[in-house]
Amino acid sequence: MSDSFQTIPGTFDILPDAQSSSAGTVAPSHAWQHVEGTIRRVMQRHGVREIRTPILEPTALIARGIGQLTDIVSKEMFAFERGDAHYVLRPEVTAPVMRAYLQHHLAQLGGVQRLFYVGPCFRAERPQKGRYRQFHQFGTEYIGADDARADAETILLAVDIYRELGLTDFTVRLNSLGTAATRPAYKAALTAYLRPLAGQLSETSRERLESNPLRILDTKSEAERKLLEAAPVMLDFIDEESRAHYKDVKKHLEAAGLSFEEDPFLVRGLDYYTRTAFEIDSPVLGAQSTLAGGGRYDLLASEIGSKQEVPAVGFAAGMERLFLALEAAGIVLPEAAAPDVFVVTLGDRATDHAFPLIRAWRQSGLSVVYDLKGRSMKAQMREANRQQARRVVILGDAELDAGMAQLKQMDTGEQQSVPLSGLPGLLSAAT
RNA sequence: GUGACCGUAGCUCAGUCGGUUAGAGCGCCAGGUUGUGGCCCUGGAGGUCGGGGGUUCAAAUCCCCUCGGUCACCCCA
Repeated sequence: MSDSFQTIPGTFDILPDAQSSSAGTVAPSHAWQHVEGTIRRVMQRHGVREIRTPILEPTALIARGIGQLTDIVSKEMFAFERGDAHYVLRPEVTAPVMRAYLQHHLAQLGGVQRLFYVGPCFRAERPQKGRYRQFHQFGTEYIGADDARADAETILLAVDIYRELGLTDFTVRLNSLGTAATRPAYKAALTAYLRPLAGQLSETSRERLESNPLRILDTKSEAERKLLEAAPVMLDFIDEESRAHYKDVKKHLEAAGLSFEEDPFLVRGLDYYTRTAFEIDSPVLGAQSTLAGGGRYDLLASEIGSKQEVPAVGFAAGMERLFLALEAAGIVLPEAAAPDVFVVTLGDRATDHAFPLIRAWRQSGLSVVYDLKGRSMKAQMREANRQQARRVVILGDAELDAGMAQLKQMDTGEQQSVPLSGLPGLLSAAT
């Protein structure tokens, strides 16, 4: 073990078969395919189209996009340089998607761009349950929309994906952060309220009192939460338009029959959010309880160089956390598809003869497998059983001479002798 | 970055008052059926007991270091 290579801490392999090893694989590859398939299907129904952006982005895009002072940028990025160029492995994909929107002048296409993505992101944090250094996010970005329906649809889209997967045990929390113009007043009020209480705050919260007081709002400390109970509330400070927007978002969510909680202390870790902010939490995830988070980010485009303001709203969700939640909920994902046919051969002539036949059957759309180790018939049958092949074709030299083959139905054990020429028809017929 | 706990076969885990060739179940391979799976029986392969150093006549077991894992803080998907 000492000389061999392993995955880098906080990363993992996704294997075809479930493995409950310590350096866990989270879920087997077919489970990933199933979940991703569900995501794509629900996205498709909403008219949301896929965008794929590079893993590698310019460091400045991320730094300016999500805020120089955020922890992600200040200490959690995998960044490096070559020559004069500075690169990062993307820690999230909202800024890259907005970059693509601006770079390709997607606004010129008219209307709202409804985009989604699924793919890996990277953060140099210490791994723990539900948190990895290479992790996978899916999410949407509705770019060019300031309508409150876009905010509501974004939230409902995430909810629909979870429900379609069978997940029901989660809560949606909602807040409005107002605009860049109204935030300073709230910040000042919050700071004024907390300053006299500084003695009772944790060290990090005391530091934030000066740097980023809003982040104190989502402290985990019981004591601090108590102090915050009487704190001024953001909603009282936001402008009329934001208030109306927030009201509309709630109206649409209610019309859709979604139950949600208003959480006046919900803030998000990235700087670009305005107005709507939301989180979807699962009670089963332990310390990393956030399944998905998102909101409106009308400032981002300008932040990364757009001359025009571009209203936008979206969410990002963690794949790994989704798998944890599914498992905790006892939701069993479909098994990987079993092969239609397993071909057992006996003797060199039959083995050689089968090779092109197998290829032809595969070309006709069947899933066909066979043993590549030249093993005994018994071993080949065992393998067929292990792979849960529905049918087995047995071809030996004796059959070959007679132009026949044995066709065995594995679930019933029924076996019949059939002419080789008739096999393609029999195999492609339904069980 | 900080802290706690953990590290014995592919997997799940026994095995510590230090004492001969390190075990089980499952999985894998083979045989029992000279050409037939799932059940059963028999046998087998697979481990430098994470790695290094130390104490000792003797270390999986005690000590130190190191690497890795897990969880939590921080932060966040």
